[in-house]
Amino acid sequence: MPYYNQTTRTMKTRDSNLGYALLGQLHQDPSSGYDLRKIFTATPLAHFSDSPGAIYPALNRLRRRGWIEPVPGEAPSGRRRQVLRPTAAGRRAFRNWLLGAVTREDVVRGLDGLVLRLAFMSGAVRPVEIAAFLRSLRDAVRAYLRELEQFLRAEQSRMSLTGRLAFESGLEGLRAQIRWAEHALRRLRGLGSSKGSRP
Amino acid sequence: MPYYNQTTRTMKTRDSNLGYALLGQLHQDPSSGYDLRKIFTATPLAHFSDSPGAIYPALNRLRRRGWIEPVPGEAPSGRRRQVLRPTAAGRRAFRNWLLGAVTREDVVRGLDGLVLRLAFMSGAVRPVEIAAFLRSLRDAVRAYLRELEQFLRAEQSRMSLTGRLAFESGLEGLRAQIRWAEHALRRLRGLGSSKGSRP
DNA sequence: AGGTTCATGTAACCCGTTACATGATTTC
DNA sequence: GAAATCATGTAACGGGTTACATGAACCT
Repeated sequence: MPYYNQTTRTMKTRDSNLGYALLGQLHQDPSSGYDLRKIFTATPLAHFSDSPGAIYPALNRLRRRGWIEPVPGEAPSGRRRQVLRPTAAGRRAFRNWLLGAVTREDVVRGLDGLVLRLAFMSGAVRPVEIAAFLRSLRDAVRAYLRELEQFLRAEQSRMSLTGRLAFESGLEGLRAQIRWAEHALRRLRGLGSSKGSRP
Repeated sequence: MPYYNQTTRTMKTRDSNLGYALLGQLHQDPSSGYDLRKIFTATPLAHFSDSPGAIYPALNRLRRRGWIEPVPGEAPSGRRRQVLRPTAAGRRAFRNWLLGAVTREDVVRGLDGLVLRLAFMSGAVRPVEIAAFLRSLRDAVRAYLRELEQFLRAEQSRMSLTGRLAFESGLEGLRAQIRWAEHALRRLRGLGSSKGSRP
């Protein structure tokens, strides 16, 4: 029975958004776990959890992967705090995460991960790449939206009133994201580029 | 050392949306795990996972809690499939979930759970309760939106361009949900109620 | 000296993911 | 009677939650 329809696939175990959020934050400003926690509780990054039981383990995972390291120098003096910063490998991994293709799955499971990526792009990737990302984000959302609209047309009659309302909530959310992406692209274009096409 | 600071508390471990999605679906139409899986893959319910590794364990948890049971009668005949349906306790638990208060946390962590609740309300709770739910959903979103706008005003200058853009994506999403909730309320009002106030 | 805040963790639990297993029943 | 499909599961893993634990530094 040597027939393998069973895909031999590589346990692709999607890393968590929290991990990348931490890594990105350290990118912008090396700090201790405690500092990060404060930042996460005080900002909308709280969306990705702010409990020590999530943050410290996540930091240790990043360290075990060699993506972050304690900055030496200020080792065991004064308080016990450990300032962390990304390693070269960490910076590479982060960049790869930022530049990865936008998949349908990313959209179906919620745009949070994608928006998080965008948030950290300034300074880490070139404006051209940011624009490309926004365009493919917009296109992926559009494609999914069209899928859903088609589904709605087909099933509408079998759906309850609140079922339809809930569905429309999703549609409106996606439409808002498309408009936002267009707007963001205009803002990007209005910048830096000396290629302005105004007469 | 007989001191129990160890809070004897009820591990409030928020039940998963997937569980309630399954329970709600069984509410509308008793079916087997296999059927549910097909439904979940074929509809936007896929948002809450459609893998057998999630669905079957979730169903077993529901059964262990006594919230669902196999419908007798069609026991071990033909295929091995087991049709499941909610028990009385399951119906009670489901109603409680539908009618629970809308918290800030529900909004911060994403509106999915709330929208899922709405989707299952038709037929299970009275229109008045649906309207009340929509109003408190809208109000909770408004409150959180105001928080975020305030945060933006305070921090804007310290944020990067893409940071700001990402932030605005969130704001626009929330604004869209508020508009949608208003629209949904109007739709509800335009219905059934003999109390129509048209002259 | 005693309480507060700093700072980092851990244990138990629940839940989803990927990948694979296993039989039974149609269908050709 | 072989292949596809039906139908239900399991094992290993990653990772988040709640609730505590612990010790050191600082303040008064």
